[in-house]
Amino acid sequence: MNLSGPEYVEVITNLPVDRAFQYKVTGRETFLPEVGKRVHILFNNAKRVGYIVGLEDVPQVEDPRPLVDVIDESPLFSPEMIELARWVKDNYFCSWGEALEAMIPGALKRGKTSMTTRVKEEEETVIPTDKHDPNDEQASVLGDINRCMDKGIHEVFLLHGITGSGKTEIYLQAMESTLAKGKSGIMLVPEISLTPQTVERFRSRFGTRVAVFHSGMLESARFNEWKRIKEGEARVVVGPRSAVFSPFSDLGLVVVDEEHEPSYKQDDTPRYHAREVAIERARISRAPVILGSATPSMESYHRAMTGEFKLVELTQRIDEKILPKVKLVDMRMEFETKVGQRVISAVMADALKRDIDKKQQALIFLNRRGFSTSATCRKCGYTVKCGKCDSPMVLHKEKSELICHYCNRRSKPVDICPECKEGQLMYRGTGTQKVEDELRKILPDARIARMDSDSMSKRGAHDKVLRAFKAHELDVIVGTQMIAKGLDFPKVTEVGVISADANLNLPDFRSGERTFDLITQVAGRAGRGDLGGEVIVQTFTPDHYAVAFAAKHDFHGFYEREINARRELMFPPYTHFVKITLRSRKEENAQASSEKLAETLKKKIKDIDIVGVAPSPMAKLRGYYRWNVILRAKDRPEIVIKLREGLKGFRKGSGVFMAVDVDPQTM
DNA sequence: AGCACGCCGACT
DNA sequence: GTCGGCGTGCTC
Repeated sequence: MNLSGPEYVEVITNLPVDRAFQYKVTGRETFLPEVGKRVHILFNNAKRVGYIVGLEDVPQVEDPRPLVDVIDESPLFSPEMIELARWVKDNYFCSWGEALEAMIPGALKRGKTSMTTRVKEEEETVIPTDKHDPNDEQASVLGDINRCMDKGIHEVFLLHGITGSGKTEIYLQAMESTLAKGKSGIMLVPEISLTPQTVERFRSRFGTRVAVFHSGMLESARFNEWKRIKEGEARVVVGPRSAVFSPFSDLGLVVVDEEHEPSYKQDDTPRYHAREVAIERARISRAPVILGSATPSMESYHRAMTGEFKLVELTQRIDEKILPKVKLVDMRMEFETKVGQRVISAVMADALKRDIDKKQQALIFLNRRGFSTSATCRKCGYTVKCGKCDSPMVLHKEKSELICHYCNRRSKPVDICPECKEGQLMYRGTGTQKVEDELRKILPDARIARMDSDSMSKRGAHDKVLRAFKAHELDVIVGTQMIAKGLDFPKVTEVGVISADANLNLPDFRSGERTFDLITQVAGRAGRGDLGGEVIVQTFTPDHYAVAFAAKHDFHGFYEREINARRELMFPPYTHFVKITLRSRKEENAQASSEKLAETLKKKIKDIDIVGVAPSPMAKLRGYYRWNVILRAKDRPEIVIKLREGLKGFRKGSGVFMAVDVDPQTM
C-alpha cells in the first residue's frame, strides 16, 4: 500500500458518458497516480485508457475496481487544461473525456508513451525576414498588448484591417514580445491558409522555436511536435483549430487569424469553436488574445461594439496603395443580350485580354469544382442525383466521371436520362473546369492553370503552380477557395469572380455574411503591386446588400445592415442556435425521432425555444436521411445544461443517430 | 460507445 | 419448444 498517495482516483474516459468513475490504487502501479496522468483501466471488463481528474480517500461505491496501471511518469494535462476541457464539455455538449482527448495526438489516446520518429528532414536554411518598423497604428496596438502581458490582464483585441494593413506584422511582433517575456504563444490559422509561405514566414522569424501543425502530417511528426511543445523546446505554435490545445504551461498570447473563418468550428465531437476556446484558454492563463480579420464575424464585431472586445481599426495600408476598384457585371443583362457569353461576360473577357496584352496576370475565382454542376433531362426534367445523397452528380471532364461532392461517389456519365430513358441529358451550370476551357478559348495564347482540390491532389502541386505564377511562367490561374486567401502577387492586376451569388441562396442565415467575406477576400488579391488593380464580379443580384457593400469595400455598411436583421430575427449574435440532427437509414425513423425529441424537450424544459423541426437542407447524406431540431437560447452553458436534463428520458428509435451541435456553422 | 440482460415473433 | 430480433440500462 502506498502510504502517502491517494487511495482512490477519479477517472474519465472518451466514452460519451458524462461522469467520472472511481478506481482503487493498489500501490503496485509503475508510477504514482496524479491528476492529469493517463491510466489503464478495466471499464465494463474492457481495457481502455482513462484520465485521472481527481484523487479521493473515500470510496463512493462498495468495492471500486483496481487500476490496471498508471501510464505516465509525469502528467500529460495541467489542471488548467483539465478545466478547459470541462469548459468545452459545458459549452459544446460532449463528455468531459471526449473534450480532454481532443487535446492530444492520436498515439497518446491509444496509451502510447513514445513513438519512433523518422529522422527529421534536412533543416532548410532559413533566411530571416526583415522586421518592419511599426507605423503609429501598429505601435499603439503592440503597446496595449504588451501592457496586458506585463500586468497579466486577459483582454481580447479585435483587429479589423483590410488586406495589406499589416496584421501579420502585428502578430509576429506581439509574438516576439511574448517570447522576450519568457512566455509562449499560439497562432491559429485556418487550414487553407496554412501554406508553405505562411509557415516560412514564421520559421524565418522564430527558427526552431516554432512548432507547426497541419493536416496531412504524419502521426509521428504530430507526436514529435507535441512533445517539443510539452518539453518547452518549441515556444510558438502555428496550426489549425486543434493547435489551441497546445500543451504550453506558460501561455502568454493567442492569435486567431481570419477569426471569421468557419473552419474554426469542428464538425464532429467535440464540436468546439477554436476562437471561443482560445478566448477561454487565454482567460484562464490571464493572457491577451488577438483576433484578426478583414471581415470580422458578426459575433466578434458585435462583441467589440458592446465593449467586450477592444476594437482596433487598422485604416492605413502599409504601402499606401488604394483598394482596387470593384466592377459588378449584371449577368441577367448578359443572358439577355449575348448568347454564348454565359460563363465569362464580355466585360470580363475584354479586361482579361487587355491584361494579358500588357503582360500582367489574372486570378479567376469560382467556388465550384468540376465542369458542370448538374445533369438534367430535357424531356422529363429529372436531375441526376447521387444514390446516397440528396445532391446532384457533378460532371468532371478530366476523368469523364460524375462525382458526388458530398460523398465522393462516382459513376459513368450518360447521355440519355436514366429516369424516363428517352430524353437527352443536358449538363448545366459552371465549375472551374468549364471556366478553364472557356478561358483557353478567349485567351488562346495565355498560359493558364487551374487550382482546385482535383488538380492539386498531388503533393507539391500547389507549391509548383504558385512558384510558376510568381515567376510569370503562367498568366492566369482559375481556382476555388484555395486561391482566395493570402496570395500576394504584384503583377496580378485583374481578379474575376465568376459567380458572386453561388452561396447567396443557401437556406442559411449566414449566407449574406459568407458572400460579403468571399468577395472582399478575393478582391484583396488584386492590385498588390504598383500596377494597380481591378476586380470584376459577375452576379445575378447586383443589388443584394452583401454584394453591393462588398463592391464598395464597406464593411461597416454591411455590418450595420446585417446586424439589424439579426436583431430583428433574434439570430446570432443575439442568440445561440443549437442544431440537433437525427439521421437514419429510414426517413420515417429520422422524422419520428425528431418529432418525438421536440415533444420531449417541450415537456421537460420550461421556456425552451424550438425554432423548427424539419428535414435538414441536405436531407439525405451518405445514405442517411437527416432531420434537424433547431433550438435557440440566450445563454450557451445554460442551454447545454438544460438539454442534458431534457435528453435524459428521451429514447430515440433504433438505428437513429443523434448529433448535438452548439453554434452550428451551417444549418 | 459497447455489452449484457430480457422479453416477444418465426423457425429447425 | 428455441434462436435471435433490438429496446433498455449500466459501466467504478
